[in-house]
Amino acid sequence: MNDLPTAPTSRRKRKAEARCCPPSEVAPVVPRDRAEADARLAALAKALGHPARVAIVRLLARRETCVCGEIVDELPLAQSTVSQHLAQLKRAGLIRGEVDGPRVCYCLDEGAVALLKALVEGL
Amino acid sequence: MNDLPTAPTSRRKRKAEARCCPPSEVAPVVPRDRAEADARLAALAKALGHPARVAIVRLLARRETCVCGEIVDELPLAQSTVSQHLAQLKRAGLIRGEVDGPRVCYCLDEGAVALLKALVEGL
DNA sequence: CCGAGTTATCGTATTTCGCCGATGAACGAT
DNA sequence: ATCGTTCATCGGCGAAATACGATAACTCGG
Repeated sequence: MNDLPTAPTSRRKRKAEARCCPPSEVAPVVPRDRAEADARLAALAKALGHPARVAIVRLLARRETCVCGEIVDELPLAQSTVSQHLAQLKRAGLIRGEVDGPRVCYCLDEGAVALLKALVEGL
Repeated sequence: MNDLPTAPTSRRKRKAEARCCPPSEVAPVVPRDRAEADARLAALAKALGHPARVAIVRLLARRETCVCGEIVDELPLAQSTVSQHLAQLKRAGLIRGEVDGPRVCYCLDEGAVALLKALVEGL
């Protein structure tokens, strides 16, 4: 039971603080087609249509560095639930995930966020 | 089959073009509380999370004012379905409806739209 | 008052969402 | 090779969303 042999404190250290997702500075390509623009905005809005997902996006936006599954620690939800929220955000293109060893590093897709802002602004 | 020799175009002769909704210039009060802001943005985004509702909002933004019947004509959906989408938008505060005789005049709530834009911009 | 026209609501079927615990897959370290 | 950590996926459940037709409610003109 109590075996912990002087656990090295560097256990929790991760060096992936540097970067996970390249800039990806893509211009917000607003679709010309009306119906397509509606569908795009609807998909992005739907992805944000849950407080937990808004919180995730805010969390990723606040930290410069992309956090991994520490998101689970910040939300009062089970790990599997958070994972599904992340999958939904990823499906909508709002975030991207990069495998970094055993973890996955998530970060905002700035292009998608810019597109969302442009579409909302154009209402 | 072909029928209706008389013009089917004379079915609409409204004159309630005036306007229905007063300005409603409300400042976009962004909630200070983090969780509340998340919930507010999520609710607004959820209301926009369907192409038909985006189309409705765009339609109302383009025209000064609209009536439910015209919206039904623009969308490939049944009247009851459109009415439910309108109810959802109204519940989220994005639009307002004012009874004008036998019809209902819907219009955007500029305050809510401004709040949405502010919340999205603040991502 | 009674039709005609317009919108809201009801009832219902199908699909999707949101949540969880449990299990599986991938990786680093031992 | 095995273990521990991390994350995704599966199965299941209840709730909500989406769609439609049918029907009620409401207002105006005759």
